[in-house]
This record gives sequence, structure tokens and C-alpha cells, in this order.
Amino acid sequence: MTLSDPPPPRRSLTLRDVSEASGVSEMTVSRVLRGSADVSAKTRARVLAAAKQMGYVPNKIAGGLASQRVNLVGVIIPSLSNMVFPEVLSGINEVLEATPLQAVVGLSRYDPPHEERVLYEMLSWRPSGLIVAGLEHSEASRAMLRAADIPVVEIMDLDGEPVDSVVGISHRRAGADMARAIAAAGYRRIGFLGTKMPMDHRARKRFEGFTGALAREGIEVTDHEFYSGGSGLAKGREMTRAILERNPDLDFLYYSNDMIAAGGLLYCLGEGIDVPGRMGLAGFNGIELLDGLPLRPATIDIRRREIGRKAAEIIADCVQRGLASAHARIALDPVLDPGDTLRKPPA
Amino acid sequence: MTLSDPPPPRRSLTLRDVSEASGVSEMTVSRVLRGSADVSAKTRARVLAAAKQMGYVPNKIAGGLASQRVNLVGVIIPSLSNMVFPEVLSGINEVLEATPLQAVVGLSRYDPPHEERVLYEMLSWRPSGLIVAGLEHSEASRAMLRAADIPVVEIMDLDGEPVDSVVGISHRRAGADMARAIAAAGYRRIGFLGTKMPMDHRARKRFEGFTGALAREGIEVTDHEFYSGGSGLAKGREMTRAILERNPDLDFLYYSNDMIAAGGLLYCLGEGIDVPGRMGLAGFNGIELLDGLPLRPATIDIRRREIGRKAAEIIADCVQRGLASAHARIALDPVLDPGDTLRKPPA
DNA sequence: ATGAAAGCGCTAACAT
DNA sequence: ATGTTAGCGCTTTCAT
Repeated sequence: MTLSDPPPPRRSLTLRDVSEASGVSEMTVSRVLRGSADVSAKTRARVLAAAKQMGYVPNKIAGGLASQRVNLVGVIIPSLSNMVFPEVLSGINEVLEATPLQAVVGLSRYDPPHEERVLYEMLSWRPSGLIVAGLEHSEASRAMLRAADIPVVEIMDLDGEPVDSVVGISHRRAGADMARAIAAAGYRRIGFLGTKMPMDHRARKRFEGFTGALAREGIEVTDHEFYSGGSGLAKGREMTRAILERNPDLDFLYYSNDMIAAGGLLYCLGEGIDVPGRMGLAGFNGIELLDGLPLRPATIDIRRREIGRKAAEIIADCVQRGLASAHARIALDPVLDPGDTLRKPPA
Repeated sequence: MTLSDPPPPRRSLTLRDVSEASGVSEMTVSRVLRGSADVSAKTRARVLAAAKQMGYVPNKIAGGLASQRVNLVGVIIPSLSNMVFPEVLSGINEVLEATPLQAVVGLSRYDPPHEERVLYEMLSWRPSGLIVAGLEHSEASRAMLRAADIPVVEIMDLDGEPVDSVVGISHRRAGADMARAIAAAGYRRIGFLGTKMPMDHRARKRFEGFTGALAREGIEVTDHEFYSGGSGLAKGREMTRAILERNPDLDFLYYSNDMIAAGGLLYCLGEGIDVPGRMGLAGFNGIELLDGLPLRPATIDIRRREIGRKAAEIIADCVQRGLASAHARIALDPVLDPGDTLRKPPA
């Protein structure tokens, strides 16, 4: 022993350490730690005491390799900055917390090649299931999803061909529902304000459903205003100012989400525009955070938390029953709330 | 071969499969897939082609076990419903995307025993580093953090004793800064509206800093209004109505976050209260989403994204240099923005 | 109720 | 530049 013995590379504790400390075989220690029934109470107590005293933390990497089972559920969503996705995650977590499963989140950024990389990363952890936002993926991604041999749930959208299971609402229908409500309320000169849609398929489908249904009423969208980048009240204000400057005679503004709708509403009220008499507004998502505005904007609740819950339930069920797919299709109804901004007062 | 051969349990492809398909040893396949330099271009191409053709996805569980390195960074935050945390995560992701590291998120729900369980789960994956919100943890959690022998960064808060590194702002100072600004602007009858604080140490520290600094000016907080549950505009409205009903002569309302401050602002404006003349307001966090209100509420930016970036940089640096700790302390300055609601107009 | 042996799919370390 | 061997820390399977 010299003065300069290099410190041994500190390795974390193993089952073997607990085994030695408790005088019980590794195998039995493993049984105790996983809660197997076939262990005597005395042995169990001894092992548990030793493990706790040492601060032993099981190694799931080793466990996963040995058992060929990893209790991870991959979740791929476009981003966290759009409030809908954290809410979907909450729903997923609520369900998974009652199971041994644990969600791992990856962000696709509305970018299929990036999604492909994230998916590849996820699959390399051999998760027990996968929840992916949207139905549009690169061919390579779809191939990976099919080949993974695990339950896959695509969420948020129903309009398309799922790989396995799907939980969501029809955005075409949501758009059409809103269009009909707007037409029925008597509005005729309608402006659309929303994201640039190449990136966002669900926004595009809503828009298609919207214009389709309007067309059946003999109405066309009068003008559009598109944006990219984050949504916020300020963005809604700017866009509203811009579109109204071009088209002062619009009588309805349809926004692709509630946040920019709220900005638009504040703009209109600030300009002294009579809402909903002179001008109606509607958003999308059903964000509760925004209850408390001077008027409640019309919106459609896309049932974010329920989508998360249902998707997680499908995965949990498959895992428990040892199935590699469920082929479930859960169609939730989009719920239109006219709020205070979608009704012309009786003339 | 009978008609009822049970389907072989489908196992996913292994290095060995790629090795056989490409006629190259497993070891060399492994080298190619990890981008080692010592492989001939021809071999590399052959292996890559085979792997791609078969749809091989490496198994990180096995790789992690063999190499004793797992490129995961655990991140433990209280929740996703408070917008600040998704923003911190974005900062973390921005930095980690340029490294082989990958964040895994766990939610502590502002509940130390729950945090302890989440931490235990995280550590069982043997992550390369850990980022944890806050400085207050159960003794067992602190013991696990110390014993983990990996870099740990506690974020958001500076006021306390970190286990290893810390990145954040001083909430005591943020509270005191706002108190001084309010006093300097001439407000005197001040109400506080915020979360029930046993759960939220940072809110408590802000409140302590706030009342302490006010006391030095000879001012006391006139009344409080506490809430639990999610924040939203509606909550801010209700609380504001309640506190003003009890204390119609308050001249300033200090909210524990921007969302309820915005609700309060809308309430005041709706009631025709002159802001900031008759009544000043301030929130906390510096949420950009809310730019676009009729008036910009005073707030303090806690530099969420930077906190995430710095924390991730510390971890990435330690991992790269093989260090198990950094003992860094990064103090960011809270930035007070008086907005439009923290100045009495010249009388 | 407990233990012994084998091996999960990969990589470190050492050949060649 | 490529191959061989020996594990990583668990769990599975089979004995006892």
C-alpha cells in the first residue's frame, strides 16, 4: 500500500454486495427486491434491511437486459411549448403511475426527419410501448413502428391510416363543426388566422374541414393571416390588426389556437369593436388557463387529458396481456363551446 | 413442420444478425455502428448497408450494461403545468442535443416523498447526471444524490445548501427587489396573492424577501389571499375580487405568478380601476406568452431557459471530462421589468 | 424456500 | 484494420 494508490473506480452497489452483507444468495435477494412471494418473512426482512442500510439501488439496465423487458413507454410529441402537449402528458402519467410503466418523452419538433431520429433513439431502449402524436410520419418511421413489435398508439388525430392503434378527434370534423356554428350564427365575412400549415397537419385538416363546410353554406374564407414561431397574446394581436387593416369588413375571425384568439379578442375589445355583435371570434383547443378573459372565446375542446389517458390505457393493457398490438380506434368527440364570442345578438 | 407450429417469439435483431448478414465480425459491426475511425471505408459501407436493409436498431440496454455508461440525464421538476418548467426543459434540450446525452424527465409534484420515489427510479437507470429543481429534499433523497457519484445540478433557487452544483436566482432577493421597486414607486397598502406556500419553497422565499424588504421601508403587507390548485386567469380574477372586497383601499397587488397577475389585471380593468395610478400590480416569472395584455404587468424574469442551458452545460462538461461533480454555483440575476403597472403617474 | 448455472446483447481489453 | 475473449449485473431456468 503506497501513499498514492489511485482511488478505485467507484462502482455502484450490486446485488452481490447485498447478498454478501445479508448472507443470502443473490437469487434470493433478487426475489425479495422484486417482491416475489416465495421468500420467508425472515429472509425478506434481513435482505430489505441490508439493502436499505447500504443504499442499494437496483440496476434496471442489467435487469432489463436479463429479463428482456423494459418498463418504459416512449412518448413522441412535437413540442412542449404548445400547452396541449404537457396536458396530454399529464393524462398519460396519471394512468401509468398505477402501473410499473414509466413514460419517456421525445420531441419531434413538427419535423419528420427529426422525428425519425428521435424514434430510433427511443426504440434503442426497447420500450414496452410507444405513443406518438399524429398520423403523418416518414416511411422509415412507419417501418420502424411496424417492425418494433410493440403496441403503438398514434394520438391527437383520427384522419388517416394508423400503424396500430389511434386515439383522438377528427380535426376535419372539428373544423367543419366550427364552420357550421359560425354560419348558423349568421357571420358571413370570415378571416382565418393560424400557423403556416405545411408543418402542422392537424391545423391543415381543420382548415380543410372548415373551408369545406363553409363552401357547403356558400361561404368562402375572405382572407388569411399565417404565422410561424411561438403563439402568444402578442402574436394574436398583431395578426388581428394586420388582417383587419386589409379587410375592415370582416365579421368573424377564426384562429388556429386559443392563445392567439385571446390576443385577438383583447385587440378587438381595445379597439372598441363590439364582440360578438360586430365581430365574432373562435379559437381551438379549449385551454382552461384562459377562462377569465373579459369574454370567453368560442373554442373546441380536443380532450387532451383524455387522449393521454386512453392511449396509456391501451399500452398498459397490451403490456399486461403480453400483446404486441391492440388495433384499437378510439374516436373522441370534439366539444364545441360557443363561449361569448359566437352569437350575434338578436337584431 | 406441422400446420400449428407456434410462431417463434419474435426477438429483435442483434449485432450478431448484422454480423452474419454482412460477413463481418460482431466487434467490427459494433465499431461501425458507433462511428469508430479504425474501420475501412469498404467494411463500413457493407455493414451500414446490411444494418439499414434489415432495420437493425442497436440495443442501448445491452450497450449500457457492457460499457457501464448510460447517456441519460435525469431531470426532476415539480410539474409540467406551470409553464416555467417546460421552458427550463427546452433550455436543457437545446444543450443536450449537441451531445450524446438525452434528458429523461420525472415529476416530483412538489411532494418530497414522491420526489424520493422518482429519484430512486431515475437512479436505477444509472444516468450520467441529474438535474433537480429546488434545494429542499428529503434526507433520503439527499443521501441518494450524494451517493450516486454523478454530477448533480440543483436548479431554480440559490438560497440553501446544494448537494453539488446549483444554477438559479435568489428568490429572496427577487422578492426584495420587487418590494423596493413597489415602495419606491410610492405604493403603500399592499396585498399579496399567491400559492399556499408549504408546498412551494421558492414562493415562500420570495415572500420572505418581499416582506423583509418592505419592513425596512416601514411597510407591512396589508392582506393576503392564498390558493391551491392550478393557476389561470380565472383564479387571478377571483382572488383579486376577494381581496379587494375585504380591503378596498389596497393600492398594490403582488401576485406569485404572471398568470394570476394577468387575471387580476383584467379584473381591475374590467372594474374600471385606474392601473397603475389607483392600483399597481406585479407578477413573477416573466412569461412572454402574456405580452399582449392591455397593459404589461410588472414582473421578474427568472431566466428559465438560461437556467436549463447552464445546468445542462455543467452536466455535459462533467460527463465529457469524466468528473463526478462540478461544485459550480451559477447565480443569475433576476431581472425586474416594471412593465406598465408599477409606476404612479406624476401627481 | 433457496441456490447454481447460463446467458441477455453488447463493449473493453487485448490479441493479431 | 479486424478478431477473440471475457464479462457488465441482473433474471431465467432448473435443481434441491
